[in-house]
Amino acid sequence: MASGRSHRPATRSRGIPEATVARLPLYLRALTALSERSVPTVSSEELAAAAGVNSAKLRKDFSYLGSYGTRGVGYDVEYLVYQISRELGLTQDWPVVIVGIGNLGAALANYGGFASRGFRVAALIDADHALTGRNVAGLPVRHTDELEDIIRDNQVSIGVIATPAGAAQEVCDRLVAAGVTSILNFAPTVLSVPDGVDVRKVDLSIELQILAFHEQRKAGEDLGEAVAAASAGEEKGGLAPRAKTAAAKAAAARTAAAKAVAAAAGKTKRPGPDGDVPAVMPA
Amino acid sequence: MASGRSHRPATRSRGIPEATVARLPLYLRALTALSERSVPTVSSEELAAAAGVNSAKLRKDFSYLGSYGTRGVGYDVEYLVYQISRELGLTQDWPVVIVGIGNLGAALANYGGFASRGFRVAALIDADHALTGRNVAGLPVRHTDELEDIIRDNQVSIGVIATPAGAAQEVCDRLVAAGVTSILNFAPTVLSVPDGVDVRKVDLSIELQILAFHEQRKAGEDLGEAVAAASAGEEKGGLAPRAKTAAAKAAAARTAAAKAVAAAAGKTKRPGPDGDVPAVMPA
DNA sequence: CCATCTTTGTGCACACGTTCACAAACGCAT
DNA sequence: ATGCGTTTGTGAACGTGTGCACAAAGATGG
Repeated sequence: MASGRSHRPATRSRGIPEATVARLPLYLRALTALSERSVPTVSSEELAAAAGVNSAKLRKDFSYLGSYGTRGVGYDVEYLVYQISRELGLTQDWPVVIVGIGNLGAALANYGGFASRGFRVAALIDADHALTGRNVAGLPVRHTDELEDIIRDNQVSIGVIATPAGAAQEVCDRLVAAGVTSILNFAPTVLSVPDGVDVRKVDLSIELQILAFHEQRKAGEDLGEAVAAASAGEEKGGLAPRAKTAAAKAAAARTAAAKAVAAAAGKTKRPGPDGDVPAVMPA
Repeated sequence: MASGRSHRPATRSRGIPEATVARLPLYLRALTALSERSVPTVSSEELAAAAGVNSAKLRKDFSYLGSYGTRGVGYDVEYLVYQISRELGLTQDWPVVIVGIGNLGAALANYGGFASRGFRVAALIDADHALTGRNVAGLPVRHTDELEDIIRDNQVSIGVIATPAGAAQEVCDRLVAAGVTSILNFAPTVLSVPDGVDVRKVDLSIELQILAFHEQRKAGEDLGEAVAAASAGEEKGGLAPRAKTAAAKAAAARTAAAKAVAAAAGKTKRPGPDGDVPAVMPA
């Protein structure tokens, strides 16, 4: 999940809940599809089904925008498309820059969904001189040296970071210094930004790990609680033997256990005895 | 943001809160970095800073896993890495398939973060015969016809969908039918799946739209509330004139207004006098 | 104009998530 | 041993999000 850091602690006066904002694009997509089929009106039930949410939730969401429905009939599709677009700020053009034109950056540049809703790729930027000038998705890749000029000339306020993790913070700092106030970060790093700058993160690895967690849980259920019970001894091992004796020993034991486990599981690649590296990271 | 649909309404008995699960990968990454620098222990304050979260939140998160810290000292890095890895199910290998080897699919296949933590790309699948057999990221692309066989032979339980929106649901159905129970969906569609199957969605367009919302809000604040007030007349226009008269007229008027605006704004470049669009951003 | 049917908008209760604040637990020095 | 400084683990208060259930508002037909 990409977690947005809301730059303002409390919700604003006429503020729309963050959860609602996150769903508006979903509604908008469903409504656009209806609009293309020339469907004039839609009920909350139908639209909710199309967007994959609860109908009550949808109605409450819309109630934050105003009373845009007609009881007994539903919502006017065209009007709602306009209202949501306006609320999301999509009635204007947002120039964005993509920094880091590797595999992912190129994919993003080619992604049609970008251009489709008020977002215009103003420039592609990369630090590799070998890439400079090459065409990607119809745009020439420009060098990082030009970053500040590009931001200012195009009045870019949204930046997409698709660089390796190591370069992300520096790129971020430069973007912010040049005037960017919203960042979509694909690099697996926590970016630190000044107040007033929004960062949203998209992390493929994290999404997979969350899926793995649920997957494991499902597998555990299928096998019954036996598995969990079997590993419980080791699992909570540090807990039971701690009664009055030195907890330091327990802690030491835990560390030793971890080392042992790591070493045992560490043979994915690793030839040497580097038991310190957790077994989960082969590369 | 990728929103996970929890396949179970209530949290399980010893269930770990979903919000906590979503943060565990974050902690794990920070801990791994510390581990590589051979840092033996870390305090909740330090680790929280590295992960970009509140220290109290971090401690509460860890408390769901058990009492793994030592008061007055902090957490043993190695042990914590192991515990979180185990909790997330990363101590085992998860074979995944990527379906749809376009720009994005290829980027995902090449993405190092995939392979790095217990996830192994078992196969790349695409419906285009022209791609079949070609090497991407060291793996041969295989045809969709083989999908079911691949899933069964490799015991794949996690699938990544990077196809165009139109093909996503069909691919999803086939994956699920073949035994996949967790899906990471990059296609801009709402997937419907049977109970017991987890879907997480990553939608670049939605992330941008959320950023645009906040960006617009920031711009509006800078210009003062004058802009909001100016457009308020039209904004809530359907509300004020409605007193006792037919609301149908108001609805009709709204529709007409929307149509007019849509028509005026329909040309994406909009040279004319578009006074309807809130002027919160000087483009 | 009235009755009936449909659908919105929302008050309310509950679940979930976050943050504060502090006692208990630990290492360490004396 | 004892006391002191540090850090965890968690109870409790608070804020946010969700879903039910229903009254109000409109459409429709007679």
